[in-house]
Amino acid sequence: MAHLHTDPCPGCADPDLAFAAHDHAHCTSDALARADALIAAKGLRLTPVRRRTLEILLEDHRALGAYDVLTRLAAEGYGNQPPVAYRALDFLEEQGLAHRIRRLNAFTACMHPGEAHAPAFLICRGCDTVAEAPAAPVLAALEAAAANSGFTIERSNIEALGLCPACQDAAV
Amino acid sequence: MAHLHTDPCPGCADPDLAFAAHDHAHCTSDALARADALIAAKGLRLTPVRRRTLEILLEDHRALGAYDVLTRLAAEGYGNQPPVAYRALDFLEEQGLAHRIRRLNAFTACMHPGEAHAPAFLICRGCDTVAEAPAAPVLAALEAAAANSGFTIERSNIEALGLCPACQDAAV
DNA sequence: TTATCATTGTTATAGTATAACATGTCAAGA
DNA sequence: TCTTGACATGTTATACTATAACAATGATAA
Repeated sequence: MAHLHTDPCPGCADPDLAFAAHDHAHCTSDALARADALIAAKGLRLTPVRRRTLEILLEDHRALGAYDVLTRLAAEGYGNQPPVAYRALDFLEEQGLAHRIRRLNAFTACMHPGEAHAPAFLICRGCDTVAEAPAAPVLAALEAAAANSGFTIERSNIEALGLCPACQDAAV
Repeated sequence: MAHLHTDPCPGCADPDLAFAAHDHAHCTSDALARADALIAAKGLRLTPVRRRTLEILLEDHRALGAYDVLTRLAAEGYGNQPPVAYRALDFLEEQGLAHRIRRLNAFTACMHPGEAHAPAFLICRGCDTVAEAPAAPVLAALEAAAANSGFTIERSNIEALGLCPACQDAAV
Protein backbone atom coordinates (compact mmCIF):
# COMPACT_ATOMS: atom_id res chain seq x y z
CA MET A 1 0.00 0.00 0.00
CA ALA A 2 3.09 2.25 0.08
CA HIS A 3 2.86 5.27 -2.17
CA LEU A 4 5.48 6.68 -4.43
CA HIS A 5 4.58 10.22 -3.44
CA THR A 6 4.50 11.60 0.04
CA ASP A 7 1.37 13.72 -0.06
CA PRO A 8 -1.58 12.63 1.99
CA CYS A 9 -3.79 10.56 -0.27
CA PRO A 10 -7.22 10.11 1.28
CA GLY A 11 -8.77 8.49 -1.74
CA CYS A 12 -6.27 5.73 -2.20
CA ALA A 13 -4.42 5.24 1.05
CA ASP A 14 -7.52 3.62 2.46
CA PRO A 15 -9.16 1.30 -0.03
CA ASP A 16 -12.42 1.35 1.82
CA LEU A 17 -12.74 5.06 1.14
CA ALA A 18 -14.19 4.16 -2.21
CA PHE A 19 -17.39 3.64 -0.26
CA ALA A 20 -17.23 6.96 1.58
CA ALA A 21 -17.22 10.59 0.51
CA HIS A 22 -13.70 11.65 -0.33
CA ASP A 23 -11.64 14.00 -2.44
CA HIS A 24 -12.21 12.16 -5.65
CA ALA A 25 -10.41 14.71 -7.79
CA HIS A 26 -7.34 13.68 -5.91
CA CYS A 27 -7.94 10.01 -6.68
CA THR A 28 -8.13 10.87 -10.34
CA SER A 29 -5.17 13.19 -10.66
CA ASP A 30 -3.02 10.96 -8.54
CA ALA A 31 -3.85 7.86 -10.55
CA LEU A 32 -3.26 9.68 -13.82
CA ALA A 33 0.05 11.09 -12.71
CA ARG A 34 1.20 7.70 -11.61
CA ALA A 35 -0.02 6.13 -14.83
CA ASP A 36 1.99 8.64 -16.85
CA ALA A 37 5.09 7.93 -14.82
CA LEU A 38 4.66 4.20 -14.96
CA ILE A 39 4.12 4.02 -18.67
CA ALA A 40 7.01 6.36 -19.36
CA ALA A 41 9.27 4.26 -17.17
CA LYS A 42 8.43 1.24 -19.24
CA GLY A 43 9.10 3.05 -22.50
CA LEU A 44 5.49 2.60 -23.60
CA ARG A 45 2.98 5.17 -24.75
CA LEU A 46 -0.15 6.32 -23.00
CA THR A 47 -1.77 7.48 -26.20
CA PRO A 48 -4.83 9.73 -26.29
CA VAL A 49 -7.38 6.90 -26.51
CA ARG A 50 -5.65 4.99 -23.75
CA ARG A 51 -5.36 7.98 -21.48
CA ARG A 52 -8.92 9.06 -22.14
CA THR A 53 -10.13 5.52 -21.43
CA LEU A 54 -8.34 5.61 -18.11
CA GLU A 55 -9.87 8.99 -17.30
CA ILE A 56 -13.32 7.63 -18.04
CA LEU A 57 -12.75 4.67 -15.75
CA LEU A 58 -11.48 7.02 -13.09
CA GLU A 59 -14.60 9.16 -13.08
CA ASP A 60 -15.97 7.18 -10.20
CA HIS A 61 -15.39 3.99 -8.29
CA ARG A 62 -17.55 1.86 -10.48
CA ALA A 63 -16.97 -0.64 -13.20
CA LEU A 64 -17.85 0.17 -16.79
CA GLY A 65 -18.60 -2.28 -19.55
CA ALA A 66 -16.46 -2.12 -22.66
CA TYR A 67 -19.43 -0.86 -24.63
CA ASP A 68 -20.08 1.92 -22.13
CA VAL A 69 -16.51 3.04 -22.58
CA LEU A 70 -16.83 2.70 -26.33
CA THR A 71 -19.90 4.93 -26.42
CA ARG A 72 -18.03 7.61 -24.54
CA LEU A 73 -14.97 7.33 -26.75
CA ALA A 74 -17.02 7.41 -29.93
CA ALA A 75 -18.83 10.54 -28.74
CA GLU A 76 -15.46 12.19 -28.40
CA GLY A 77 -14.33 11.42 -31.89
CA TYR A 78 -12.48 8.17 -31.43
CA GLY A 79 -13.36 5.05 -33.35
CA ASN A 80 -16.75 3.57 -32.65
CA GLN A 81 -16.02 -0.10 -33.10
CA PRO A 82 -15.58 -2.56 -30.23
CA PRO A 83 -11.86 -3.19 -30.76
CA VAL A 84 -11.17 0.48 -30.01
CA ALA A 85 -12.44 0.06 -26.47
CA TYR A 86 -11.17 -3.46 -25.95
CA ARG A 87 -7.68 -2.61 -27.08
CA ALA A 88 -7.41 0.35 -24.77
CA LEU A 89 -8.89 -1.60 -21.87
CA ASP A 90 -6.65 -4.59 -22.48
CA PHE A 91 -3.62 -2.34 -22.60
CA LEU A 92 -4.56 -0.68 -19.32
CA GLU A 93 -5.14 -4.03 -17.72
CA GLU A 94 -1.84 -5.44 -18.91
CA GLN A 95 -0.04 -2.43 -17.53
CA GLY A 96 -1.79 -2.70 -14.20
CA LEU A 97 -3.74 0.51 -14.65
CA ALA A 98 -7.15 -1.13 -14.76
CA HIS A 99 -8.75 -4.33 -13.60
CA ARG A 100 -11.32 -6.56 -15.15
CA ILE A 101 -14.23 -7.45 -12.90
CA ARG A 102 -15.33 -10.77 -14.29
CA ARG A 103 -18.49 -10.95 -12.29
CA LEU A 104 -19.70 -7.79 -14.02
CA ASN A 105 -18.07 -8.20 -17.41
CA ALA A 106 -16.68 -4.77 -16.76
CA PHE A 107 -13.54 -2.79 -16.06
CA THR A 108 -12.47 -0.48 -13.29
CA ALA A 109 -9.49 1.80 -12.84
CA CYS A 110 -6.74 0.54 -10.61
CA MET A 111 -6.41 2.58 -7.47
CA HIS A 112 -2.89 1.44 -6.73
CA PRO A 113 -1.01 1.47 -9.99
CA GLY A 114 2.61 0.61 -9.71
CA GLU A 115 2.25 -1.35 -6.54
CA ALA A 116 2.46 -5.04 -7.17
CA HIS A 117 -0.85 -6.40 -6.08
CA ALA A 118 -3.35 -9.05 -6.95
CA PRO A 119 -6.40 -7.31 -5.65
CA ALA A 120 -9.62 -8.47 -4.08
CA PHE A 121 -12.70 -6.58 -5.15
CA LEU A 122 -15.69 -5.65 -3.07
CA ILE A 123 -18.65 -5.02 -5.31
CA CYS A 124 -21.66 -3.30 -3.78
CA ARG A 125 -24.88 -4.49 -5.39
CA GLY A 126 -26.66 -1.43 -4.00
CA CYS A 127 -24.64 1.40 -5.49
CA ASP A 128 -22.39 -0.54 -7.87
CA THR A 129 -19.30 0.83 -6.22
CA VAL A 130 -16.22 -1.33 -6.61
CA ALA A 131 -13.45 -1.14 -4.03
CA GLU A 132 -10.04 -2.73 -4.05
CA ALA A 133 -9.43 -4.41 -0.73
CA PRO A 134 -6.02 -5.39 0.55
CA ALA A 135 -5.70 -8.94 -0.64
CA ALA A 136 -2.31 -10.07 0.55
CA PRO A 137 -3.69 -12.36 3.28
CA VAL A 138 -6.35 -13.68 0.93
CA LEU A 139 -3.77 -14.38 -1.70
CA ALA A 140 -1.54 -16.09 0.80
CA ALA A 141 -4.36 -18.40 1.87
CA LEU A 142 -5.19 -19.14 -1.74
CA GLU A 143 -1.57 -19.92 -2.58
CA ALA A 144 -1.36 -22.20 0.42
CA ALA A 145 -4.42 -24.12 -0.73
CA ALA A 146 -3.01 -24.37 -4.24
CA ALA A 147 0.39 -25.49 -3.01
CA ASN A 148 -1.30 -28.38 -1.24
CA SER A 149 -2.29 -29.70 -4.64
CA GLY A 150 1.01 -28.83 -6.27
CA PHE A 151 -0.78 -26.20 -8.29
CA THR A 152 1.09 -23.08 -9.35
CA ILE A 153 -0.96 -19.90 -9.49
CA GLU A 154 -0.18 -17.43 -12.23
CA ARG A 155 -3.16 -15.12 -12.09
CA SER A 156 -6.14 -15.01 -9.83
CA ASN A 157 -9.32 -13.12 -9.43
CA ILE A 158 -11.03 -12.65 -6.14
CA GLU A 159 -14.36 -10.87 -6.14
CA ALA A 160 -17.01 -10.45 -3.50
CA LEU A 161 -20.54 -9.22 -4.01
CA GLY A 162 -22.44 -7.65 -1.15
CA LEU A 163 -23.42 -4.40 0.45
CA CYS A 164 -21.24 -1.44 1.36
CA PRO A 165 -21.83 0.30 4.69
CA ALA A 166 -24.00 3.05 3.21
CA CYS A 167 -26.23 0.63 1.35
CA GLN A 168 -26.59 -1.55 4.44
CA ASP A 169 -27.84 1.46 6.35
CA ALA A 170 -30.17 2.42 3.53
CA ALA A 171 -31.62 -1.07 3.49
CA VAL A 172 -32.79 -0.74 7.11
CA MET B 1 -15.21 -31.87 3.58
CA ALA B 2 -17.15 -34.45 5.60
CA HIS B 3 -19.10 -36.89 3.51
CA LEU B 4 -22.57 -38.17 4.00
CA HIS B 5 -21.56 -41.67 3.05
CA THR B 6 -18.88 -43.75 4.65
CA ASP B 7 -17.29 -45.39 1.65
CA PRO B 8 -13.79 -44.42 0.72
CA CYS B 9 -14.09 -41.64 -1.86
CA PRO B 10 -10.74 -41.03 -3.54
CA GLY B 11 -12.13 -38.71 -6.14
CA CYS B 12 -13.79 -36.28 -3.83
CA ALA B 13 -12.21 -36.66 -0.43
CA ASP B 14 -9.12 -34.97 -1.77
CA PRO B 15 -9.94 -32.02 -3.96
CA ASP B 16 -6.55 -32.07 -5.58
CA LEU B 17 -7.24 -35.48 -6.99
CA ALA B 18 -9.00 -33.79 -9.84
CA PHE B 19 -5.50 -33.32 -11.20
CA ALA B 20 -4.46 -36.93 -10.72
CA ALA B 21 -5.66 -40.25 -12.09
CA HIS B 22 -8.52 -41.51 -9.96
CA ASP B 23 -11.65 -43.61 -9.98
CA HIS B 24 -13.72 -41.12 -11.86
CA ALA B 25 -16.75 -43.37 -12.14
CA HIS B 26 -16.93 -43.10 -8.41
CA CYS B 27 -16.84 -39.30 -8.55
CA THR B 28 -19.75 -39.36 -10.93
CA SER B 29 -21.98 -41.87 -9.24
CA ASP B 30 -21.31 -40.37 -5.85
CA ALA B 31 -22.13 -36.86 -6.98
CA LEU B 32 -25.28 -38.03 -8.72
CA ALA B 33 -26.48 -39.99 -5.73
CA ARG B 34 -25.94 -37.05 -3.48
CA ALA B 35 -27.65 -34.73 -5.94
CA ASP B 36 -30.70 -36.97 -5.98
CA ALA B 37 -30.82 -37.06 -2.18
CA LEU B 38 -30.30 -33.35 -1.85
CA ILE B 39 -32.95 -32.36 -4.32
CA ALA B 40 -35.44 -34.82 -2.87
CA ALA B 41 -34.78 -33.47 0.61
CA LYS B 42 -35.64 -30.00 -0.61
CA GLY B 43 -38.83 -31.18 -2.26
CA LEU B 44 -37.57 -30.12 -5.67
CA ARG B 45 -37.31 -32.10 -8.87
CA LEU B 46 -34.18 -33.24 -10.64
CA THR B 47 -35.92 -33.54 -13.98
CA PRO B 48 -34.42 -35.39 -16.96
CA VAL B 49 -32.83 -32.29 -18.52
CA ARG B 50 -31.42 -31.21 -15.21
CA ARG B 51 -30.07 -34.60 -14.34
CA ARG B 52 -28.62 -35.12 -17.78
CA THR B 53 -26.98 -31.70 -17.62
CA LEU B 54 -25.37 -32.65 -14.35
CA GLU B 55 -24.17 -35.93 -15.82
CA ILE B 56 -22.60 -34.08 -18.73
CA LEU B 57 -20.80 -31.72 -16.38
CA LEU B 58 -19.63 -34.70 -14.35
CA GLU B 59 -18.01 -36.41 -17.30
CA ASP B 60 -14.70 -34.94 -16.38
CA HIS B 61 -13.18 -32.29 -14.19
CA ARG B 62 -13.44 -29.54 -16.68
CA ALA B 63 -15.73 -26.61 -17.24
CA LEU B 64 -18.18 -26.58 -20.11
CA GLY B 65 -19.73 -23.55 -21.76
CA ALA B 66 -23.50 -23.33 -21.81
CA TYR B 67 -23.48 -23.83 -25.55
CA ASP B 68 -21.36 -26.94 -25.26
CA VAL B 69 -23.92 -28.36 -22.87
CA LEU B 70 -26.72 -27.22 -25.16
CA THR B 71 -25.22 -29.02 -28.12
CA ARG B 72 -25.08 -32.21 -26.14
CA LEU B 73 -28.62 -31.84 -24.84
CA ALA B 74 -29.98 -31.05 -28.28
CA ALA B 75 -28.29 -34.13 -29.72
CA GLU B 76 -30.15 -36.18 -27.16
CA GLY B 77 -33.55 -34.84 -28.05
CA TYR B 78 -33.93 -31.98 -25.63
CA GLY B 79 -34.64 -28.46 -26.75
CA ASN B 80 -31.94 -26.81 -28.77
CA GLN B 81 -32.37 -23.22 -27.70
CA PRO B 82 -30.06 -21.46 -25.23
CA PRO B 83 -32.60 -21.15 -22.41
CA VAL B 84 -32.77 -24.93 -22.19
CA ALA B 85 -29.14 -25.10 -21.17
CA TYR B 86 -29.09 -21.92 -19.12
CA ARG B 87 -32.13 -22.90 -17.11
CA ALA B 88 -30.74 -26.29 -16.23
CA LEU B 89 -27.34 -24.82 -15.39
CA ASP B 90 -28.85 -22.03 -13.32
CA PHE B 91 -30.94 -24.54 -11.42
CA LEU B 92 -27.92 -26.70 -10.68
CA GLU B 93 -25.95 -23.70 -9.55
CA GLU B 94 -28.71 -22.46 -7.27
CA GLN B 95 -28.95 -25.87 -5.68
CA GLY B 96 -25.22 -26.08 -5.17
CA LEU B 97 -24.77 -28.89 -7.67
CA ALA B 98 -22.70 -26.90 -10.12
CA HIS B 99 -20.50 -23.85 -10.11
CA ARG B 100 -20.03 -21.09 -12.57
CA ILE B 101 -16.42 -20.35 -13.48
CA ARG B 102 -16.56 -16.71 -14.43
CA ARG B 103 -13.07 -16.60 -15.81
CA LEU B 104 -14.08 -19.18 -18.40
CA ASN B 105 -17.73 -18.28 -18.91
CA ALA B 106 -18.36 -21.89 -18.14
CA PHE B 107 -19.82 -24.32 -15.65
CA THR B 108 -18.45 -27.24 -13.72
CA ALA B 109 -20.06 -29.89 -11.55
CA CYS B 110 -19.77 -29.40 -7.84
CA MET B 111 -17.63 -32.07 -6.25
CA HIS B 112 -18.98 -31.50 -2.76
CA PRO B 113 -22.71 -31.06 -3.09
CA GLY B 114 -24.51 -30.68 0.16
CA GLU B 115 -21.55 -29.40 2.04
CA ALA B 116 -21.80 -25.70 2.66
CA HIS B 117 -18.87 -24.21 0.88
CA ALA B 118 -17.83 -21.18 -1.07
CA PRO B 119 -15.17 -22.80 -3.14
CA ALA B 120 -11.92 -21.63 -4.63
CA PHE B 121 -11.17 -22.91 -8.08
CA LEU B 122 -7.84 -23.91 -9.50
CA ILE B 123 -7.95 -23.76 -13.27
CA CYS B 124 -5.13 -25.41 -15.18
CA ARG B 125 -4.41 -23.58 -18.41
CA GLY B 126 -2.57 -26.62 -19.68
CA CYS B 127 -5.22 -29.30 -19.49
CA ASP B 128 -8.26 -27.19 -18.61
CA THR B 129 -8.89 -29.21 -15.49
CA VAL B 130 -10.80 -27.34 -12.80
CA ALA B 131 -10.37 -28.36 -9.18
CA GLU B 132 -12.22 -27.18 -6.12
CA ALA B 133 -9.76 -26.27 -3.42
CA PRO B 134 -10.66 -25.92 0.24
CA ALA B 135 -11.43 -22.25 0.55
CA ALA B 136 -12.36 -21.76 4.16
CA PRO B 137 -9.13 -19.94 5.07
CA VAL B 138 -9.30 -17.90 1.88
CA LEU B 139 -12.86 -16.96 2.61
CA ALA B 140 -11.99 -16.05 6.17
CA ALA B 141 -9.23 -13.73 4.99
CA LEU B 142 -11.56 -12.16 2.46
CA GLU B 143 -14.27 -11.60 5.03
CA ALA B 144 -11.76 -10.03 7.36
CA ALA B 145 -10.67 -7.61 4.66
CA ALA B 146 -14.28 -6.78 3.86
CA ALA B 147 -15.17 -6.30 7.51
CA ASN B 148 -12.44 -3.68 7.72
CA SER B 149 -14.43 -1.59 5.29
CA GLY B 150 -17.77 -2.42 6.87
CA PHE B 151 -18.61 -4.39 3.75
CA THR B 152 -20.92 -7.40 4.01
CA ILE B 153 -20.17 -10.25 1.64
CA GLU B 154 -23.09 -12.17 0.21
CA ARG B 155 -21.47 -14.15 -2.55
CA SER B 156 -17.92 -14.41 -3.72
CA ASN B 157 -15.92 -16.00 -6.42
CA ILE B 158 -12.33 -16.99 -6.05
CA GLU B 159 -10.56 -18.36 -9.08
CA ALA B 160 -6.92 -19.01 -9.80
CA LEU B 161 -5.38 -19.73 -13.18
CA GLY B 162 -2.13 -21.61 -13.42
CA LEU B 163 -0.60 -25.00 -13.98
CA CYS B 164 -1.44 -28.29 -12.34
CA PRO B 165 1.39 -30.61 -11.29
CA ALA B 166 1.21 -32.75 -14.43
CA CYS B 167 1.29 -29.76 -16.77
CA GLN B 168 4.18 -28.22 -14.88
CA ASP B 169 6.15 -31.42 -15.43
CA ALA B 170 5.15 -31.53 -19.07
CA ALA B 171 6.37 -27.95 -19.53
CA VAL B 172 9.89 -28.90 -18.52
C1' DT C 1 -61.98 -32.17 -12.26
C1' DT C 2 -60.21 -28.15 -12.34
C1' DA C 3 -57.34 -24.47 -10.85
C1' DT C 4 -52.60 -23.69 -10.14
C1' DC C 5 -47.94 -23.74 -10.47
C1' DA C 6 -43.55 -25.42 -12.14
C1' DT C 7 -41.18 -26.88 -16.17
C1' DT C 8 -40.01 -26.97 -20.85
C1' DG C 9 -40.23 -25.32 -25.65
C1' DT C 10 -39.55 -21.57 -28.81
C1' DT C 11 -38.85 -17.01 -30.90
C1' DA C 12 -36.42 -13.16 -30.79
C1' DT C 13 -33.01 -10.14 -29.30
C1' DA C 14 -29.47 -8.13 -26.24
C1' DG C 15 -24.87 -7.97 -24.68
C1' DT C 16 -19.86 -9.29 -24.78
C1' DA C 17 -15.63 -10.22 -27.35
C1' DT C 18 -12.28 -11.20 -31.06
C1' DA C 19 -10.28 -12.28 -35.81
C1' DA C 20 -8.46 -10.26 -39.72
C1' DC C 21 -7.00 -6.81 -42.55
C1' DA C 22 -6.29 -1.83 -43.94
C1' DT C 23 -4.46 2.52 -42.74
C1' DG C 24 -1.82 5.69 -40.33
C1' DT C 25 2.00 7.37 -37.27
C1' DC C 26 6.32 7.75 -35.32
C1' DA C 27 11.14 7.04 -34.43
C1' DA C 28 15.69 4.89 -35.53
C1' DG C 29 19.05 3.88 -38.71
C1' DA C 30 20.83 3.95 -43.65
C1' DT D 1 16.26 12.79 -45.91
C1' DC D 2 14.45 8.71 -46.78
C1' DT D 3 13.21 4.37 -45.63
C1' DT D 4 11.99 0.85 -42.88
C1' DG D 5 9.83 -1.46 -39.34
C1' DA D 6 7.19 -1.53 -35.23
C1' DC D 7 3.42 -0.02 -32.98
C1' DA D 8 -1.15 1.94 -32.95
C1' DT D 9 -5.68 2.83 -34.74
C1' DG D 10 -9.63 2.30 -37.86
C1' DT D 11 -12.96 -0.77 -39.85
C1' DT D 12 -15.53 -4.86 -41.35
C1' DA D 13 -17.29 -8.87 -40.13
C1' DT D 14 -18.43 -12.41 -37.14
C1' DA D 15 -18.34 -15.41 -33.01
C1' DC D 16 -19.65 -16.22 -28.49
C1' DT D 17 -22.53 -15.55 -24.22
C1' DA D 18 -26.95 -14.54 -22.11
C1' DT D 19 -31.81 -13.21 -21.25
C1' DA D 20 -36.68 -11.46 -22.09
C1' DA D 21 -41.11 -12.88 -23.21
C1' DC D 22 -44.67 -15.83 -24.34
C1' DA D 23 -46.73 -20.45 -25.55
C1' DA D 24 -47.43 -25.19 -24.48
C1' DT D 25 -47.17 -28.93 -21.52
C1' DG D 26 -47.22 -31.60 -17.39
C1' DA D 27 -47.59 -32.43 -12.40
C1' DT D 28 -50.15 -31.37 -7.97
C1' DA D 29 -53.49 -30.48 -4.81
C1' DA D 30 -58.02 -28.56 -3.48
